Amino acid sequence: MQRAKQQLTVLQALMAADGPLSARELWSRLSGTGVGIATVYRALQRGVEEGTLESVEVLGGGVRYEPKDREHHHHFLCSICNHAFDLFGCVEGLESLVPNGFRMTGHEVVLLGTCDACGNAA
Amino acid sequence: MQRAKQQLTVLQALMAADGPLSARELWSRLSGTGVGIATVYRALQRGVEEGTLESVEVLGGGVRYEPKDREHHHHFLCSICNHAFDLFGCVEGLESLVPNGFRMTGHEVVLLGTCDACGNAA
DNA sequence: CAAGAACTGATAATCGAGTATCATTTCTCC
DNA sequence: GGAGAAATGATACTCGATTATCAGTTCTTG
Repeated sequence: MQRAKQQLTVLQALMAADGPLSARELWSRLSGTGVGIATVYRALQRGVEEGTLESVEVLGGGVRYEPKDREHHHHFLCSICNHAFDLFGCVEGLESLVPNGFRMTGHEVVLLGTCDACGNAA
Repeated sequence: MQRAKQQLTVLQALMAADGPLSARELWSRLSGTGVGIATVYRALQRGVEEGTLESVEVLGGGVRYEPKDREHHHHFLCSICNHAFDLFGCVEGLESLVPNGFRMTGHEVVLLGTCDACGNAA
């Protein structure tokens, strides 16, 4: 296999995903390419340093990574395959939840349930 | 100090909190009582088994625990003190985010920012 | 008070995520 | 092609969270 281009392989796999991926998830999608787990971590770390990637925390899966140029969005976590899917749109009424004296600078929304594939397979 | 009632001490501290606590956070609130970290974990584990406690995942703090009898609510995570506060109320428009074929069974909302105390101290 | 069960705190052991290291391999630029 | 820099994969290592272990303590029931 060719080497020295593995980081590119890693990033392309992440760009092609339909949601944020953890280092392990990403690595498992690269089985067969010979890419080592260390290279996956290196590519992710560099991507974050260079500002092209962003680390996000969904639930139950630790830190995941996604391209930073995506619009504001949230995620759907499938309880069966444990994959996080990108969603589009946002919600209303967040401000009314903030207690007096608190200052909100951001928010995260995660929907839980079963994805299309897992729901049909069940 | 009296013993054999330490688990009760642990649970009372958790009930009195204004948000979910991790095992460490809970333990640190018990400094001075002589309760060991192992007893904290035991109390939490038992509470979950017995159905009085629930483990929740907020962000950036691993697993936290809270009484299970609380109303549906969400959390505010202070980026300075890293404490999670209970919120009251919920949001609108979640259903519209769900992709076709997906089934939503639950949701999590986390607001990020600074709490009253930290915002004033800054 | 006695005996056995349950509880406790300290700490060793385990586990997984992420990082550091190192010998090789590949690339770049001449 | 050659030299040095950068990248790579395997793996050892680190670090923190959680669990297991164990000797000593406390409780319960009579």
